[in-house]
Amino acid sequence: MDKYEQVIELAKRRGFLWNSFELYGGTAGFYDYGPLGSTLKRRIENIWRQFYVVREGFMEIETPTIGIEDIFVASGHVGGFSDPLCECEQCGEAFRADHLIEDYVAVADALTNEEVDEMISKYDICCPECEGKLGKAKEFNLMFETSIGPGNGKPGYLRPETAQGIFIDFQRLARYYREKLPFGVTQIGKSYRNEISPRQGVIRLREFTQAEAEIFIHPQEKTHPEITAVENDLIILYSDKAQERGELEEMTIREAIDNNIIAHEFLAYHIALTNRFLKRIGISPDKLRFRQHKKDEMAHYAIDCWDGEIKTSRFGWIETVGIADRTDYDLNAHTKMSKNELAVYIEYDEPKMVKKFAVKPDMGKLGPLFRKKAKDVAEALKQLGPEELEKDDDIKVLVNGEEVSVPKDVVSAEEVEEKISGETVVPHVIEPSYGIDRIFYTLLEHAYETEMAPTAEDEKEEERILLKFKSEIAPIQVAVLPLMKNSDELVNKGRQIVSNLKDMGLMVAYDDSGTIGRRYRRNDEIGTPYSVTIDYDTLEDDTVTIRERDTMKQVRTHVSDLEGNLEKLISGNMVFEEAGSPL
RNA sequence: GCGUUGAUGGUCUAGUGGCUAUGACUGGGGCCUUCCAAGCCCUAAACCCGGGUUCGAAUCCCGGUCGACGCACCA
Repeated sequence: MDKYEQVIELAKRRGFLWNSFELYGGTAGFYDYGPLGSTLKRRIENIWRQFYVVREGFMEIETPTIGIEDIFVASGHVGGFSDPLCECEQCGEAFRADHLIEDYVAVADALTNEEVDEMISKYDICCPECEGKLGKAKEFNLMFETSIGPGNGKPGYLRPETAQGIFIDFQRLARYYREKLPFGVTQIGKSYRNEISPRQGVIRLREFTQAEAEIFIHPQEKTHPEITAVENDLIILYSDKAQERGELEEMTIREAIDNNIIAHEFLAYHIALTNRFLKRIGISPDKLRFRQHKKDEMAHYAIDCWDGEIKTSRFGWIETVGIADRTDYDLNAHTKMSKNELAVYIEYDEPKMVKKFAVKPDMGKLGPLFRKKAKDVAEALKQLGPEELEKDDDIKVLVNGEEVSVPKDVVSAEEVEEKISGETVVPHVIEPSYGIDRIFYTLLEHAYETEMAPTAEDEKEEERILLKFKSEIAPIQVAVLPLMKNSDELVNKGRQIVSNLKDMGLMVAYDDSGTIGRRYRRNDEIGTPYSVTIDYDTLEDDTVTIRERDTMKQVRTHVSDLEGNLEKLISGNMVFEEAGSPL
């Protein structure tokens, strides 16, 4: 068994991950998070909230997982998120239809399927594999389609990313943040893509969890006020240029900015933040890198994009976080589609006085003269400069393609000084987008370890499986284990300690079944960082032992100190040796 | 979607036309047991689904589902 299989086997056996719909045979691309899995996932999400919502102040919102058609027409997902496929009728191979004809037409991906079919018969294009006849082009859209309401309700789609829900709330959100840039908004939730071929367990799913932040910044101000806090962080980069050389580079955030490796400071700050987050939850630093999208793989609207990639044993480096500068693409797209201006008005520090030539048509005279056309004529006149007005003849303007002659006396003009106190700005969007399920898997894999451990018998060792979770994310934080099950005093004491620890909000497991060694191993396997054992000394002097998962070492501590010590241990504010006297 | 390949208790696995389907680990109950999967007793639990061939199918054939790998795909 390779590591992937070992990890998945453990995850299945212990209740982290299960194939969905197993009872009915299962369906590819869907996974259930079991009891320990949901808990672990929630802990990852909560630390993410700690970073982005609490620390950065990007408030979280929740929008529907179903969206109406207009949203995805505007975002480009209806048109662009699908690929026309042609299947060979002879060998059955499927090809991208637009790729087949791109040698013959300039804009292959802009054609309808019917036009693609015409092209294929016109140029007599055959299957590149076997020269067989190609079938008709079929659209394969990666969005799940549904209809809203009864009958032929209006079309809807399951969202392919959480981001659009934030963009379309832009006006409300800008108002909430009192029209000031920058501001950020987050959302954690499910997204859906009808993948052609979901593979690799939880790496490519049809329903998956995203944690996304959309940060709206001034397009001319891409510095970051807190950059000094992270500029000395070391990161492993795999830039466009480094990829050509094929080697990773380690440098500080400051160096990456100064050498123009990362497009700008704001993006660099967020790469640093992602780096910190992934390390905080327990991703091995040596299996983490940031890879820059090459020019040709970047979405056409993005300026710069970096993927946080994590190394796995079977799949190599996998993309788990994308950090992109999406520019004003999405806001513009929704502005165009909805005919609502998605922008903010930014006041200048000092109002600017601007000299301007102003044409003032006399509407009292224009009206009777041109009647219905008067308004259009006035608009046309306003566009004119001084030289056109200073001619001796009547003024000639084009109105709706028709030349109109306007007497000079209906127009006056003057040089005015105008006060401009601000401007309308369409913000640029910086987007860190996390694939939580992928992070979940890599975390399991990086935490998974086996080692030889002593047994009760002398000289004999056995393999021990453990998940070395950071105590902050371990699903079960403390196990309480009475040494003997057949002693009512030990059991009662154990139950009382459990109750106290639960009151602290800890996730506690109580286990009195089997030998103590077996119970330790059970908890090692699910990554419980600490075990509290009640023994006969406890009944004498009210002390218990705390066992540390990774070292199997124990300390003895007084019950009155137990809660405080465990809290400090779990939050990382106490080293184990200080939690009691060594055994 | 195509090709290759596989699918047996919770997990791993034996069985390749023939009695109530093998074993280990795990789980549950008990005995014993004073700190790292000990021992003993009891117990629960499986042939992916649907057709076909056959007196008889977990086993052979066909189709489907799911998994792995390769191709394609991955805004």
